[in-house]
Amino acid sequence: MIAQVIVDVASKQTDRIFEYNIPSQLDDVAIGSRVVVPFGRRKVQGFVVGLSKTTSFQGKLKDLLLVVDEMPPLTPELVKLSEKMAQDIFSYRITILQSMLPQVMRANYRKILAPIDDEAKQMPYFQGEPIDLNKVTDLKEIVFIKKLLRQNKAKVEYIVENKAHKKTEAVFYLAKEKNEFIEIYENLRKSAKKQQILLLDILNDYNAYPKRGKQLQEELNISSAVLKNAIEKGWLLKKEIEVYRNPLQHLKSDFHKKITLNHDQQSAFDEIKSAINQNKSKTFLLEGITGSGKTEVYLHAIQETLNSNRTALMLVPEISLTPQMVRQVKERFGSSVAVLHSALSAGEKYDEWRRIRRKEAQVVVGARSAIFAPLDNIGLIVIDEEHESSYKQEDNPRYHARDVAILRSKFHNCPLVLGSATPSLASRARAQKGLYELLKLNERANKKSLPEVNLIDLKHVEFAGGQFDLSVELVEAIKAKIAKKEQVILLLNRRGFASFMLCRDCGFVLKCPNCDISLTFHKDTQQMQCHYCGHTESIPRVCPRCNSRKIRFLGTGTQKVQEEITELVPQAKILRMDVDTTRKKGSYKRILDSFGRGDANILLGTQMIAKGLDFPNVTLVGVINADTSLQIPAYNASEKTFDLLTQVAGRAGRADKTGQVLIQTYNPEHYAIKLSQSQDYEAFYRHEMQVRYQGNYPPFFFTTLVSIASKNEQAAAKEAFLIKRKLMTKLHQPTIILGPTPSSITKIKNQYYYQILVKYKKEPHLNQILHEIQDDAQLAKKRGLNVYIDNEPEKII
DNA sequence: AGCACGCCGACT
DNA sequence: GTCGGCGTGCTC
Repeated sequence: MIAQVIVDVASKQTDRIFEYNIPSQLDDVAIGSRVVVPFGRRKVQGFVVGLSKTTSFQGKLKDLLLVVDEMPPLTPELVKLSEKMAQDIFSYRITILQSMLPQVMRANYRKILAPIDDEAKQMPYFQGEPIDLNKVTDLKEIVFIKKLLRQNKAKVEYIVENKAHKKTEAVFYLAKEKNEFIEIYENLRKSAKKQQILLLDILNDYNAYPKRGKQLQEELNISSAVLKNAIEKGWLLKKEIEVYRNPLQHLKSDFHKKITLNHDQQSAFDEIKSAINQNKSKTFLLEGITGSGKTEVYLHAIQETLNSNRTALMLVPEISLTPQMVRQVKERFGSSVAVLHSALSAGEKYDEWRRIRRKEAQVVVGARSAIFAPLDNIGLIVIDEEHESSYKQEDNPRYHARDVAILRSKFHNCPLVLGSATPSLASRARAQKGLYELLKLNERANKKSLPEVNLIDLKHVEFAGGQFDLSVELVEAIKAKIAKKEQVILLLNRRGFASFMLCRDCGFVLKCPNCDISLTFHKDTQQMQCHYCGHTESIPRVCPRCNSRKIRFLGTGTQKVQEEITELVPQAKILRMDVDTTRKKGSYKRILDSFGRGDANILLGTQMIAKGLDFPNVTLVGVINADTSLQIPAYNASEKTFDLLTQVAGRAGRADKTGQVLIQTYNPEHYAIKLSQSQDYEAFYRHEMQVRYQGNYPPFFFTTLVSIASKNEQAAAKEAFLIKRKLMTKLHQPTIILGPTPSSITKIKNQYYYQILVKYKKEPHLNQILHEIQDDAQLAKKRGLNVYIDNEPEKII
């Protein structure tokens, strides 16, 4: 038999099948197996993607060297999925395959120098660790090694190392009968206290053995030496058994805690249920305001799936994958749940993954990459907060979990449920066209009433303190809540990283005349520039609308606001949460726990505080600056602003008290802000669709972004124009090609970026042209040029 | 991607 | 003559 292998060499020329002979002793090779193969002079890891009896290869096939795992890590479905994905995202097949598996399954390659004959083995040079040839830098040593190689005293060996280590634990078995132990115990020296303790445990708890070494040491308070001694005396036998590093396995399931669904939830669930039971590949869009109980619908649907003996996959944004959220699912489904997220160590991830692969887990909850969970027989896929941009991977392979979910749902003939309070325009539009089935939850499942949202117009307001960040109204509200011992969440919207020009008198924001997108301030060139079409103009000295001189370039930090509040409300205890304070592992949880305990009155943070947190004592949510995310130079700025404000507003209030939300803005009349006040998603959707239609933006157009990066700005620009020319000659109306324009962050890691955005409705040849551009890029790479192609980008820098 | 082969200029 | 620079081409 012949194995078709994708080798672990990510390059254009090796992005195809290489065939290998399967030697008779490796009869367990299957599609999806991870193997080690000879490749040229080297050995590399690879994945078997097909088996055949014949080959069209002219030369002599080499043999597979090794099958790495006892069970193929990839299912045939995932192998097939990788092939489909490779067709429409611009990544190598091997890169896609690798990203389907836990990090630890990536191979480590080493090149070592090994002695050949006995004489060489005796040389002092070869005593100790083998010499890693990639680490030899000393010139004299290189000369010496070359001499050894020439004299045939040593050879270069290529080693493929497997990083994945299974954790084992010592378990102790009893090696003698009970009456023998009684005898031993009676004849024991009086001074051997610790041995007495051990023997007593053996006699009293005889049937509980074998016991784990760790458990014995802890419970009996004995050292490992005592156990070692017991083995030497022939009392115990030690065995290493494989264990999972599973931090939450002890949580018990509680099936009785069933919650009854309200009318809306029930009818949504009924629709999903019938699709589950009819094995229908169908996508639902579950649209429900905060507190409408989407999670409960998911959990019911998962239960239904398990009842019909199928498995379920649920994706949640990384940021909402909190311990509370995980507990909620674990309590419901117990040990059949596996969790995959970034807070786990590499080893823990590997263990959870293996539990899934071995069918020990039937429910998988995880962030983006969990979409590749090796589940068999999937009966339901759920994507919660489907509008979240984090479902799109920002580097290779640039896949969108939603697209992968659709492919998997088709393969398994199972429903896909996309849930959100504020669906992405693309998904909502598809539901409108009938491609997805729209399910709405209008009632609030918890008795919380909708919070009262008020806008504070910063153009006509008195500021507290010397800065222009906090209005008197907001500060007074904060003081009132603190006096009542209630808590406050303050959101600092920092999405708008690049600064834009704003008039403090009339709220005017300088925009591009062609694109209806705000211009970005470039300090280096002292110009205002549009990141879509490349339009530039000089920095205005007075406001173009009202001639005021009060022009500001926006950008406020959490630290600055914290200082201000401390000054204005000295009695406030503030917890700050942003990238700076959450960099360390576990600090995110620590801050939230602390706030939950009531250690502080105010939680001040960036977007990360807007998601799914539920603190019953929070009765005021303040948004310090609603505008910054509105003005970022992206076509979906309004959508992101509306999402953020709607989400954060949902954090306020509790069952017995109406929450209060105060949004500070310079643009109270802007529809994204005005409509977030009434939390009216549908109205926002209708308005935004018109804006997108007029601007030729998604979902009316598809988009693809081509980025060109180089250390040499001229070279990047030149290549970008060449690529644009190529696109222009082959694409036709109504396709729009924008750019090339330099990116807003002109230099990233010493590379200059230029971007071309292709907007199209139907371009059957585009995929092929882009693949050609990608092939050409292989050559350009030698000149220090990097070309990246991103289908449906979420972020345009 | 790596690694070898091959062809050219600069040296013990 | 040989060493090492990098351009070219191949890996089942």
